[in-house]
Amino acid sequence: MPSDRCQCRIVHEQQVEKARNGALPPAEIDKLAQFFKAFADPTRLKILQALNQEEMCVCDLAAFLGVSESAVSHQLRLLRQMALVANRREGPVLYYHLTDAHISQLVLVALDHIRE
Amino acid sequence: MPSDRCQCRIVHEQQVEKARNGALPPAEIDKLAQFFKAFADPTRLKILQALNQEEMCVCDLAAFLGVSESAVSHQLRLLRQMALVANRREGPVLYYHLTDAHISQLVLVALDHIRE
DNA sequence: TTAATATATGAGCAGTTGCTCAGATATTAG
DNA sequence: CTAATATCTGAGCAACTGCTCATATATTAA
Repeated sequence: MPSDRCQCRIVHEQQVEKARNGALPPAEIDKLAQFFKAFADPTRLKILQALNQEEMCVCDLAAFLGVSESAVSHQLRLLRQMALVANRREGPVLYYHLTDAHISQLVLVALDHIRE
Repeated sequence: MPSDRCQCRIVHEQQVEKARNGALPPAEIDKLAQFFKAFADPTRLKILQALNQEEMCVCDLAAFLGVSESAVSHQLRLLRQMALVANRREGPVLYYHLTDAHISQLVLVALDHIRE
């Protein structure tokens, strides 16, 4: 047990207690962090923002982003596993689209923030 | 130049063009990704959520989170550099608080999402 | 001043991430 | 069937991240 966690250094027990009571369950915290991670990379963010306008295939996204199709495909797999995007097959082409309106909402709130 | 970016594979030029027109400036994309990164780690997320309820000192946060004060201090430095938190000194104790209402708003939207 | 408390900071390290490259799979055309 | 197109996938690697540990700084009390 680390010495810097001994009880004598808990200065405000009431505040710690209040934080504990208001805390989200660990499982939800982890899900939230995972969710935010999807938006925490420029490439994924551009993908999500592009798909927010209209569906696109891997090829289009690669051209738009200026990265390899393999890189796009890897990121799309992540986003698929998080159920943030889904695809629709038309012959050999897979068209990707967003699955949830919260996605654009989240970007809008964040934009409000960074624009002050 | 990678072979998988040759022009012949841009299937839908109109869609790529539309994505380009609707795209956010690169600087804004990077800022957004950086902003979301703050929320993309369970420890930081717990800190932000705790501070959303009331101000707390490093010591309290360490006790609440069950991690070392050093770890908390490092994360608080990041959040300070991003201007998401600020502190108020009272003697030797630094009380940290959130600087922006967008923070709790963002968490609420994300919660809506993960709870379906 | 010295000692104690509260926090900050730099170095270092294990784990994670985002890419590239090579190859696999899926669909369609011939 | 084979060839071509579109996408997926695993391995591997450099860069980044979040922690620990030791040490430094800041404030207060004696």
